[in-house]
Amino acid sequence: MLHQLKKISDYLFEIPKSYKPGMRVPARIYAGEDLMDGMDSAVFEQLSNVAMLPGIVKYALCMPDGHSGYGFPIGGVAAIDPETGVISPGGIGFDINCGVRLIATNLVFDEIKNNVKRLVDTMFTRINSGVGKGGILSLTSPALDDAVIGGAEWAVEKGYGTARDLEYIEEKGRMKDADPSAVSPRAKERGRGQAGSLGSGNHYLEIQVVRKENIFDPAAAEKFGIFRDGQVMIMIHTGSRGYGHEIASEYLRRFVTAMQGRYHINLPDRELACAPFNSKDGQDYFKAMNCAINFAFMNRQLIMHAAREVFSDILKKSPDELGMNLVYDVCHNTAKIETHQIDGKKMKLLVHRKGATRSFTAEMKGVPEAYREVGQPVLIGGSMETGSYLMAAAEGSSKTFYSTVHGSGRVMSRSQAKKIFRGIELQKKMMGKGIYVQTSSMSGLAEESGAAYKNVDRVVQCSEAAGLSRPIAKLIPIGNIKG
DNA sequence: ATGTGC
Repeated sequence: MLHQLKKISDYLFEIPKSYKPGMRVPARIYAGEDLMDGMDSAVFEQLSNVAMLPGIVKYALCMPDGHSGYGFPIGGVAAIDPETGVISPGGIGFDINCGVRLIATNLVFDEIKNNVKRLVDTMFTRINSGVGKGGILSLTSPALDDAVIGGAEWAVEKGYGTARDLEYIEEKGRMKDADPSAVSPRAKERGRGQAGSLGSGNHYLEIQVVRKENIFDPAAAEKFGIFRDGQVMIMIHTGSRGYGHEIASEYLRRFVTAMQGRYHINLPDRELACAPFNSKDGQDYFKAMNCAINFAFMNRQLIMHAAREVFSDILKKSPDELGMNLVYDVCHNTAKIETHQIDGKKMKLLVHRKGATRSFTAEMKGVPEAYREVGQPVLIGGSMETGSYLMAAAEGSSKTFYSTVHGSGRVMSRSQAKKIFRGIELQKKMMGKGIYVQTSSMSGLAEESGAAYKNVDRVVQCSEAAGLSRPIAKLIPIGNIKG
């Protein structure tokens, strides 16, 4: 561990401003000592560089699942004054609005145990996965523009889902500042065939089971729609596909030159490329990024609809019998304008969350009415071997601009994991554990081995101990379509 | 994460 690190409490460490010249604020990492020890030293270097961004307020933050990423750590949170500060694509990530949605069925494990293979195989044929694969819809470029203006709302208007769904999506599935005039023809060309597709890497669609012993707060779980032992859940983890990736790549290139040439911003890492939020560059990226956020909301909505159809076809049950209500849909990679209390004063901030989940507490605007007593659901995608968590926001997140963890966090690079593990063997091993996996890429499967990730239970414990979010239920996989 | 490279 970095020797300049100051231990503030058992679950909070600080890199002082004096660590490097140019830091405007200290950097803070929320984690237990064991997770701190396991963190790549690049996390501390990256986070102290983030602390140099113009306009950054209070602290550059890292969540307990942090690991090094492009410019910013994954698990990084940076709140920036939009009047004086910048927007940085590296603080959002290449997969803009990579996120997770969770669906609660009325079914229990025993009712589907003989059909898991059929359900997975049928969803695997209906929902494309893999690099460069097309989606459920193929849109014309103008139709794509409509889709990214409307987000999940557009999908529901087209018949993919219900008005109820929208109430249970962060921002109701639609960012208002999306403007496709800031999106290049190339990004549109890449995106228009990918509406309703999983993608690759750690993206997946998973069938999960909640066991009674894994429900940690039964009253809160019931509010979220989990009320019986063995209840079957569906989790969807995907983002904005080639559309968001193209937007991120293009603006990163544009910002690298604009940052030095036009804005004279000097930072030690070009991966922190940024532009003033109040500039044409900054505003163009913000408009395009919001289009990508909406693309991902729309994408997850289409995939959920397909999953509902497959369950209905295979199990011969009506939507009412199936339930399949949306618990919630969260973003893991965004920058959003939010109002926060800073030293007793209300302040509008551009909150960058990269591999971090919004964690709005019970009383805050934006939490669905039905969850008013519990707070915002926080969805933690674990590895496909070890399971995932449904959490709820906790009061301590007022210290992190209302942010918390998003997943396990890798401990092993993809290339390293591919060397050590074999996809076909992993598939067999998982079958032995009662998890049926379909994949379009065996080498991709190997990269997602549970051993390549941090212990999700420990990540959840640390975020609870740090007061950021608290566990409601653990979700155990029984079937998985890995992108 | 990604039509898996500048």
